[in-house]
Amino acid sequence: MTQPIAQALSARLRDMILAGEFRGGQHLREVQLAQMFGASRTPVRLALAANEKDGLLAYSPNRGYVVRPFDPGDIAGAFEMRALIEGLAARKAAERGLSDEALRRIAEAIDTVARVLATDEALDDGAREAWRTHNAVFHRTIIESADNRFIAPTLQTVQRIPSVYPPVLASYDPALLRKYNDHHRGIRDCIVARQGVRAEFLMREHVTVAGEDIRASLHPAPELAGAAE
Amino acid sequence: MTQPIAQALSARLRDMILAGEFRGGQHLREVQLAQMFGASRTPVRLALAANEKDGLLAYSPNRGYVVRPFDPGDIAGAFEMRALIEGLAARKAAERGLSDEALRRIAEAIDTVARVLATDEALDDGAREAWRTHNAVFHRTIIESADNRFIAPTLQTVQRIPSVYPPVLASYDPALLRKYNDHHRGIRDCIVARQGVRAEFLMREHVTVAGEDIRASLHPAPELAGAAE
DNA sequence: TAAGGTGGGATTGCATGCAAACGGACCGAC
DNA sequence: GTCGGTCCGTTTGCATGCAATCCCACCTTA
Repeated sequence: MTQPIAQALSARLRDMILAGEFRGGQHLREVQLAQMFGASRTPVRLALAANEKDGLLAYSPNRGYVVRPFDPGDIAGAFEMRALIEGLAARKAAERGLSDEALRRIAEAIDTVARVLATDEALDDGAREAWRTHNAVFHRTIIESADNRFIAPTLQTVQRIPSVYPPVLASYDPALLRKYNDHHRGIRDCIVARQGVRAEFLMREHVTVAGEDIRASLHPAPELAGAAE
Repeated sequence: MTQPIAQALSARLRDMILAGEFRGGQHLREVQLAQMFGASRTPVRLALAANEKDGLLAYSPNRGYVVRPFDPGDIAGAFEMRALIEGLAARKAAERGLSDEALRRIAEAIDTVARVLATDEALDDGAREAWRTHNAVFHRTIIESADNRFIAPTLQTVQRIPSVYPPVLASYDPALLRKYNDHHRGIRDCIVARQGVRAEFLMREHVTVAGEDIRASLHPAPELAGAAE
C-alpha cells in the first residue's frame, strides 16, 4: 500500500470506518487523526488517500476528506458485483481445475464448518470464529485458483463496506449457515466435475442469497427485504 | 484522488506508465520523478501511492515502487472482467430503462459512428478521434444508467492497462469497427426492449470479441490469437 | 578462490515549517 | 432586516531536513 507506518495507519483507519466509528459525511481532520494515532500528518495523509482510493472517503481539493455515506442500495450493488465476480472465479477454477492442495483446503473447510454446525444451538464465539475462518478459506481458495489478477483486489473493494463486513457479518443462524455450507458442497462438486457454467451460476446464486439474508437482517422490517431487488 | 498538484502528477505518471515509457520492473525513484515533474518529493510520493493502488506499480517497504509488468494473460484477464461487468451494466440498464437523454446520446453515438464508417478507406486522424469519442459515449452512457456505484471505478482499473488502453486501442480497421457498431445497435435494441438477459450477453460477447481482436493485433502470429481462451 | 562481513553512498520514511486556501463571524451599507 | 464584503482562525498543500534502511562494492579471512 504505502510505507510501514502509513500502511498500519491506513488499516486502522479503514477498520474504524468499517466499524462505523465515524458518521457518514463526517470531516476527518489530519491533525486530529495524527494525534489520535500518535503520528505526524504525513503518514496520516497517505492513509487518508489510500482509503479514498478504496472508496471509503470522498476528497475535495483544499477541503480534505469526508467519510462516504452508504445506503442499502450500495450494499445491494456490492453484492451484485460480488456475485458476478465470484461466479467468474468459480467458472475459471472449474475450467482450469483445482490443485490437490486447493481441493484439500476446500474439503477441510467444508468438513470443519459441518462439524461446527452439527448442533442446533446458538453458536458461541469460538464457533463463530471457526465459521468465519473456514468460510473465508473456501472463498479465497477458489479466488486464488481462478488465475486472474484482477479478481482479488476488486472483490476486496466491494466487500469492504461499512455495516456489511466480515466481523459484523451474519446473524449466525445455524440454519442459514448450514444452507450456505450446502451451497459450498454443490459448488465444490461442480468445480471438481469441471462444470464451469454450473459452478458459475451456483456461486452467483450463493452470494446473492447470502446478500439477501444479510440485508434482511439489517432491515427493521424483515418481511421481504431481499425480494425487492 | 489526492491534492491539486499531486493529482496532476498522478495522472501524468499514470499516462506515462500506460504509454509504456517505463519498462516493466523498472524502479521509479522519488527524486528523479520530482525533478522530472518540477515538484518536490511529497506530491510525487502521493502520485506513486495512487498508481500503486491502481495496480500499475508494486511497492516494497523501504525499497519504493517498481512498475508492474503485464503479460498477455493479464490482458485476457482484464477483458474477462470488463465483459462481465459491462454485461452487468447492460442488464441493469435494460431492467431500469434508459432516460430519454441517455437514449438520445446512445442513438447519436451509433449514428455518428455509422457516418464516419460509411467509407471503406483507412480512417484519418479526425475519423479515429470521432470513433473513440462516440464509442466511449456509448459505453459510458450504459454504465451511468446501471445505478451501481461500483461499476465505473472497477471498469476504470481493468481498462487502464499498459499496451491496451484507449489511445493505443485499435487497428482502426473499418470492417472491425462496423462490426462493433452493429453490436452496439443490437445491445441498444435489447435495452430499449427491456430484455436484460439478452443485453447482458450481447454486451459480454461484444467486449470479449473486441478483446480477442485487440490481442490478435498485438500478437506477432495472429492466426488464432484469441481462440485459445 | 570463495564465502562472509563491513563500510559508504544512495534512497526511502517521517516530522515539521511555511504558504495558500477555505470558512465563518463580524461589520457595514442599502 | 437582509445582503454583501472583509478579516482572521483553521485546515490543507507542499517543500525540506533528518533519521533509518537498504544495496552494493570492497575487503578480510579461511
